[in-house]
Amino acid sequence: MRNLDASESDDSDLERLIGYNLKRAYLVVQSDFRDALGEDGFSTRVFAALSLAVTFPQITQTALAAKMGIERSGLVAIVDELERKGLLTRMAVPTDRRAQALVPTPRGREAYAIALQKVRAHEELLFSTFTPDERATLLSLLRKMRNR
Amino acid sequence: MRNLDASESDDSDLERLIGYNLKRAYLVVQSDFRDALGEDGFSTRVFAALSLAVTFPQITQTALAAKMGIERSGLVAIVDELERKGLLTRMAVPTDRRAQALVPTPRGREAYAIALQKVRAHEELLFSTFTPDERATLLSLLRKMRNR
DNA sequence: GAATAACTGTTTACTGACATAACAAAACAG
DNA sequence: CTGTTTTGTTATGTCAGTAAACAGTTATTC
Repeated sequence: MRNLDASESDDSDLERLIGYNLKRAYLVVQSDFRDALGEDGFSTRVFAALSLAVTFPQITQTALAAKMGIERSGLVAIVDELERKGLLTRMAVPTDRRAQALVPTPRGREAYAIALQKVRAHEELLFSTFTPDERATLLSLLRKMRNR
Repeated sequence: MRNLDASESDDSDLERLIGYNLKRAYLVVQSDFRDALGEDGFSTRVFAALSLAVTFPQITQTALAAKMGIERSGLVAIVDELERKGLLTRMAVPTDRRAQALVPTPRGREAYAIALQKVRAHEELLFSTFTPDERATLLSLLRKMRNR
């Protein structure tokens, strides 16, 4: 999807809504993200899960789901995929036999480092026309939105 | 989904990526949008289609799909829904018998006006902690993202 | 200490929002 | 007229997510 249009920048009701522009902008990055990570790359959600598992090793699945803002049930397939690829392991937690601690494997950490580099390069390209100030502003405004 | 968390505002790799924050922010508005429009309200895409049909009456389906950035095939169900609800009609185009001109009905215009008010109120609430300047900045940065 | 409640990870079934491919009818190009 | 392109449409598939139910485990309450 080439996401042309918008060059017209029509002044319709729709184009004046932040929500609509947010959605369109999101679709742009989503699609670019896939291209950036290549054929066998991670989807955004799998990348996010791996990122958090690396940052918070031994995080529990429930905690990870909460951090990602998704349901526990939805996380299962994501962790399955990462485990199948040998990037993550589900480890028993001694103090609570219900829980699974997620521990990235060395290969997982490595794959994450590479993917992170690609993602950063992708953002660098995507925001090449943005000044550092604009990027920081955008980031902080988006963060502000997330806090309700 | 209560979208809590983020209060922690962890300084992980992920939280520093614009793309990730964009996604999370988008999910917030999407979910709020649904709440704002109520049980039998429009989905975002149906609202967008109706909005553009009202703004550009007699627009063709192909043109509308292009404006929305989706495939023609995907638009069919959206127009079906609007037509079924009596808010829009597919009218024959004299000069091209393949094309369908989309024309909002009076009820469609009315329903749109009401929905637009709700959507604006929803955004007003969602951005109540934002200054007018911040809103304008966010809007223009998002627009800038969409142009490439 | 037994009963009850709550929590963890999981499966299954469902939804919404798209894309792709193929198609008939119509329009257009040479 | 013949071949190509375009329009709307159907059928099919994918991807990201929710909701409900469940077994096993832990916490709470009486």
